[in-house]
Parts: sequence; C-alpha cells; structure tokens
Amino acid sequence: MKPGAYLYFEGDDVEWLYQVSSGVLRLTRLLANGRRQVIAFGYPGDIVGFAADGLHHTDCEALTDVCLHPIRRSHLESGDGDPALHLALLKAALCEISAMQDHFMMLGRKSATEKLASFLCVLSERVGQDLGPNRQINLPMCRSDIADFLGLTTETISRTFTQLRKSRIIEIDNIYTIIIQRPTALLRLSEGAND
Amino acid sequence: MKPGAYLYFEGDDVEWLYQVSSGVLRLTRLLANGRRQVIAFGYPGDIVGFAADGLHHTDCEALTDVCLHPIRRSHLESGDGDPALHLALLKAALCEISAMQDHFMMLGRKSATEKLASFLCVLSERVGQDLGPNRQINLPMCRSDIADFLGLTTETISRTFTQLRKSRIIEIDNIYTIIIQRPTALLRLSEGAND
DNA sequence: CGGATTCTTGAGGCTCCTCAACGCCAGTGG
DNA sequence: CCACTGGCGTTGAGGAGCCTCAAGAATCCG
Repeated sequence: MKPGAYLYFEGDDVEWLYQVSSGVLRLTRLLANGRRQVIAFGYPGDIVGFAADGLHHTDCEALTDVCLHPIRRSHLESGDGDPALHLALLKAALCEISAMQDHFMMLGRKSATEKLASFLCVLSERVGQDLGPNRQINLPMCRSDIADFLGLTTETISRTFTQLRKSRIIEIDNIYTIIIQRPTALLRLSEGAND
Repeated sequence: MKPGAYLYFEGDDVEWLYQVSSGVLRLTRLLANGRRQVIAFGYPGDIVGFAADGLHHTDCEALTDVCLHPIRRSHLESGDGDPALHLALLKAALCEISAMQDHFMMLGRKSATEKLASFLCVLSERVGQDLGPNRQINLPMCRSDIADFLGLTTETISRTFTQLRKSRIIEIDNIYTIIIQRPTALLRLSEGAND
C-alpha cells in the first residue's frame, strides 16, 4: 500500500484481518461534527481489523508504504484451520485491550506534556533506534494525527514539542525525526513529574 | 459479593474470567501519583477479566451486591472443552474493543456536558427502566466514580448534573436515581449540540 | 443525635483551545 | 529561474472550560 491509501472505512464489512509486516497504519474514527479521534497507530507486528459485529468501526489509512499479511476472519472465529494462528489472534486481541486501557489513562488523566512524553516513550520503546548515546524516533504521522491521538490540538502539540526541545529533553532534527537526549527526564515527565 | 468487596487487584494472576449475572462491578486503574481512571463498569451480561499476559491490569470492586458466573481461563484460550463458550468469550472480547473505541472518542474529544450526556444515554439504553412517559436510571456508583470514568472532577460532574436538571432535561430524584425527562435533548447534547 | 462522608456551590486560576498571522517547504506554471 | 499557491508547522494573544481550593448542605450510619 502507498501512503494515503485506505485499507478500509468505517462501516465496511470485515472480511480480513491484517498483520502489519512493515510500515505504519492509522486508525481513526469521526464524530458527526467533524471531530476526529485517532484510535491507534498500527506498527509492524500489530494486527488490525478486530470487530465484534462484522463491521469496521474505524477508518484505516496507510501513513507510509505498508506491507500487510492478510488473515481470513474465520481464523479468528474458529481454530479449526490453524489452532496456533487462532491462539495468536486471540492474544493479539487481548493485547489490544491492555493497550487501550493504558490509553484511557492517557486521555483521561494526563496533561499535555505528560501525554506527549508518554507517546514518545512508547514509540522509543517500540520503534526507536540507537543513535550514539541517544535514541532516535521517526514519526510517520503529522502533528494533527498526534493531536487527535492524544486528545489535544496541533497547536498544543507544537508548543509542547518546543517546550521539550527548549528544556533539552529532545532535539527536533526535522519535524519527522525526534532525538531523545534525556530519556530518563522524558520518562519522568510522562509519569507526572513537573520539574 | 457484597458492595466494597474486591474481586481482584491489579497484578493478580488471572485464573478466572467472570460474567456478571446481577449487580455492578467497577474496574479501575491507578497512576503513581494517585490519579485514577475508571476503565469500565461491569453490568449484567458483561465479562470481566480479560488479560493478555496472565495478569490483571485493573482493580475490580463490587459496587452493589453482585452475582458472578466464573469461567475458567482455559475456555478463553482454547475451544477444546466447549466451543460455543469459547466463541462467546471471543465475541465478548471483541465487543469490549468496540466499546473502548467509543470511550476513546468520549475521553479525547467531548466536553463535560457531552460526556455526561453520553454516559446517561448509554446507561439509559442498557439498564434504564420505563417510568410512565419517562425513563429512569439507577446509578450504583458515586460521583467520583463517574468523574474518573469520564476524565473529569466530581465538582464538574455535580455542576453538570445541576445544569442538566435546570434545563429540565433530567430530574434528580435522589443522587442515585436519575429520571430522563427529555431523552431527545439528552441525545442531542451527547452528540455535540450546544443549544 | 453526632460524626463522617459525599455532594453541591462558589470564587479564582491555570491549562489548553480558538483564532490569527507568519514561516517553511514542495509543487506548479509562467 | 522565480512568483505563486497550498499545506503544514510554529508562535502569539486572548478567552473558555475545567480544575483547585474552600465552605456549606445533604446524606448516611452507628
């Protein structure tokens, strides 16, 4: 898939699940008045397309070139064909629930700085690369995607990035490439330290 | 189970899942600095205790007298014993994911009034009772539980209840019993109408 | 009835949003 | 090659919404 291509839309029938092999997906949901929530980003290893009633409840768009491994929906619903795959899908669904519970905490009870710091910490953990003594993250999503993921505005995201940069916790190489200079400080911020 | 009793704590091993037969459970998660997020309320029919890694990630407390139907964890992980039960558990997990996605929208992108209106609409739908021309909801949880569910403070919940009462959309029979006088207005508020 | 707890209400402040202007960059066409 | 354009990111000023702190009212319970 190419950047900007949609894998499915809200309301589509679920025929397949997809495991991301490479690239990044974005799952979004829209409210009537145009407000948007980014539900999740799909990174390599993630499985997207879970739905209880046979209909997708999010839109799914590729943010980068994406390679996918399609999985027939029936493998989720019964282990007849491939018990190991069935179990793996189940585990993935349960992991999804855990991850979403973390996200609740983030959306409901964290400040803008804590949210962005948490976001960067999670990304650093999952897809960060070592860069000398520091750690580098590539952000395939734009500022408004981050904003809609964290329940903030693009302006607040931008201001918070600037603030982290000015306190020498991160460096912004270009808008899509963040270098974490003080990982411990970032982690402390994400947990609610305000100094 | 009696009100105030805990079914399990965060960090406990998952040995059983539980389907709620009657009563209401509250699932909460704590942040280091004492902030709390109510992840979900468990109403009759709901299944609680899903966890990917064999450990509970929330505390679970009874808000009322609760009757539970325990389900061995192995039934979730394999359909060997009872395929129908296995499938039902899977469906429940997928429903959980859908419900959590709705909740994201709520936490991230709705105002206090919209949050409370949405909350009341969902409860009215699920467990409301007809009362003459109106509809009545019983709230087994206290104001701070609602606040921590919606990502607000108890004061804001209280003020928003008062505001809904003054605009004759709801009536507060006692603090645990809400009568919805204008369900359509409530629904419109929950969707972002501001008049 | 007294004490504790929860809920409500008010005043003031802070965080984040809104609105607006500007800079940067890539793409386009003259 | 450069002016023009549109999209995205940044920055600033001002304001709205919700939080914090505090006190009083209602409710619960022994």
